[in-house]
Amino acid sequence: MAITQQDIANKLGISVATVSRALGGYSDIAKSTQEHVKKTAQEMGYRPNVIARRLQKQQTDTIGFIIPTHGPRFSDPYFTELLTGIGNEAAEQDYDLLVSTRAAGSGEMKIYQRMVSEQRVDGLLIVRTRQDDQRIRYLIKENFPFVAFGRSDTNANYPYLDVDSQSGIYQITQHLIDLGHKKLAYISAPKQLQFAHHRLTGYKQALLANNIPVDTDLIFCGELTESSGYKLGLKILTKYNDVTAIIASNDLMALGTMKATRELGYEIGEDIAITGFDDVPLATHAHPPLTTVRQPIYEIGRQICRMLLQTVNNTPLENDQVLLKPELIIRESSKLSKGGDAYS
Amino acid sequence: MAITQQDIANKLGISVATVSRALGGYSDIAKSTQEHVKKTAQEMGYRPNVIARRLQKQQTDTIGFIIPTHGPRFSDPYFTELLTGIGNEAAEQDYDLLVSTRAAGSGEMKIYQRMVSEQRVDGLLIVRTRQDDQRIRYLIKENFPFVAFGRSDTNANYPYLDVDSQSGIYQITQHLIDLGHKKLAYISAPKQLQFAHHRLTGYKQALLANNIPVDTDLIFCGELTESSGYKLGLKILTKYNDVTAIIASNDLMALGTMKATRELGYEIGEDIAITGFDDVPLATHAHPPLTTVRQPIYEIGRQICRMLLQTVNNTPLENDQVLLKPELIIRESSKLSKGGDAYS
DNA sequence: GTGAAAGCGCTAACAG
DNA sequence: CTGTTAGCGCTTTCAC
Repeated sequence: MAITQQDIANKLGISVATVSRALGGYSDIAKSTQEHVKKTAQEMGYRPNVIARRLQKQQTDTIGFIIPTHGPRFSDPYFTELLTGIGNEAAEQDYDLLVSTRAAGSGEMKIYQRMVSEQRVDGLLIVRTRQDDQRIRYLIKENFPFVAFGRSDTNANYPYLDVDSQSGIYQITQHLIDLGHKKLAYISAPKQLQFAHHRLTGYKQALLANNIPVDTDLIFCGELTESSGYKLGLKILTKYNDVTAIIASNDLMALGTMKATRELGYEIGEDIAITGFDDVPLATHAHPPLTTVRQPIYEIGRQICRMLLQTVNNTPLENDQVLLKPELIIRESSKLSKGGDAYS
Repeated sequence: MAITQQDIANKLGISVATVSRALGGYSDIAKSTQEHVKKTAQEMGYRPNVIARRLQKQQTDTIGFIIPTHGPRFSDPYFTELLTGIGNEAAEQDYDLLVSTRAAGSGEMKIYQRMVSEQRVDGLLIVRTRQDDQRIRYLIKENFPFVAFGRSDTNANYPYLDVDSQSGIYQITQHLIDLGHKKLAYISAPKQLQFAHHRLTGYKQALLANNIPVDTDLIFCGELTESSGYKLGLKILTKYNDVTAIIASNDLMALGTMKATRELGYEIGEDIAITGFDDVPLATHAHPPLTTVRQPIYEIGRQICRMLLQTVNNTPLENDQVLLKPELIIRESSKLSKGGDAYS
């Protein structure tokens, strides 16, 4: 069995209380005892039992992160990077990270309730916020610490960090218009996601600002996966042969759209411009390299984790609603429109 | 504060022990009391405190998974899918999943020690096994339950599941040779990884079986990332212009190599064949679609998790060293060699 | 400075 | 069938 404080106390002929104090680095203890205890603990190979400590302290030093997956072949590189950011920050602050993978919808709330009411974690991280987000409503009702990556239409104040997607898509749309594109199709994210609306708004605003009427027939809704982008790409290009640009709401869909575009015999960047959002590493290595909007995913992971740990530790956040400006990354998947008259 | 069993006991004028038994579904309890207690618990909104239970039972009902990342921009779609498999299986069996993200090497063993000796988890999942794997040596020494995804040269018996990479690469190499390729370059995984050796062996064996001498100049070592594949692709094709096929040890590197190949003006599948390993969803959507070896990643995640949970619960494994046969997936990135004489 | 004692919330012997 | 008691390993008053 593992060595306990009791074992050390017995060996040294002192009380557990003293051992605890010595190890805990309290001030009201003789320097000599402290050193003695520490040395013996070390020699005996003592390691604290975190469960016991948690029960006593009534806190878990653990945060939870529930990943909303979409099916078994869920493999968004975006999430690995986000997870790495969260995990590294948590580790640095000596927190454990509990991860759940759950298909959004299917019994998702059960997991949240379990985390909260069975006191498995001290705080939660929420991602892929939805327009009406019952997770957020629930956590607010329970007064449970959390930080969200993303806003929501929930009528309440809560700490979040978000990327200004609207600005991102506005920039990318403007960029395409500047290149001479006039018929720009748009592939949205599922409409229940909050960012789907911000991005769509960015698209519409850019069109209007350039006196291009918004044609709702050119707005499609995807699932954020490659195959979804692929299917919609085929649909768009076979149905509307005057479309010269397709704006996808994330890189994965853009990659799928590229495949469709090529299969139909179009030259990407020449005949049809395609853009994404996120700037996952694969965007650079795609053929052609993908014009996209960069989100500093790893840093976002670190920051939302940092915000949550501050919240959990009752340190007030200097800024609890952060909006980051994303950066437009222009690559070869968007070039001058063939039929374009940008310089005419 | 949260409702405890004590609260229920007080309200009902019975003892906590009875409450515990009623809730725990023990047999030696009156049906009537049981129902009464359950109903009251429900009404009062009682939820068990898992920490207290863990301390008493001396088990955490939690398993650990330490992801060996390589830097901040770690974004291998492979891992998301694996994690989803592990997470879903753990959830179904009512286990929590503790995830750590740690750069391999940098203080990695500290995390393992922490998990084990501070009793944070009941068992561990190890991935990306290494030829000489100190994690495995450590866990065996500590007699701590674990299951590895991958073999290792460690002289010891331990439960693992692995994919027969050697066979996979053999098949893919043979396939390329059948297409007429004679100069096949190979991009290996980092040599400390155990599978790097199996795969390399598969490559060499296939060459020898076809009387093609192994040219060590054509064997390169990558980092399993797109950019690593890209750099090596450039190097290989500029230095050896008689190479007609490049076999990469994973899909990400193959994708990077594709980019390099195209930049140098070669037609993939026509001038140069390129192959990967894993069959991540992006392999299908690459241009051209990537010939690769499929690993059932999600299912592997589920299965290693299942094996671990059995181990943790002292249920003997019927088969504790599983080797899966991977499947060759032929797509357009490998075609008849231009200079080939397959049918001559 | 140190020890004794209580208690975090739960489960598990052992009586009765 | 149910209550009493003890205890998981630790932290934290409160005395001395």
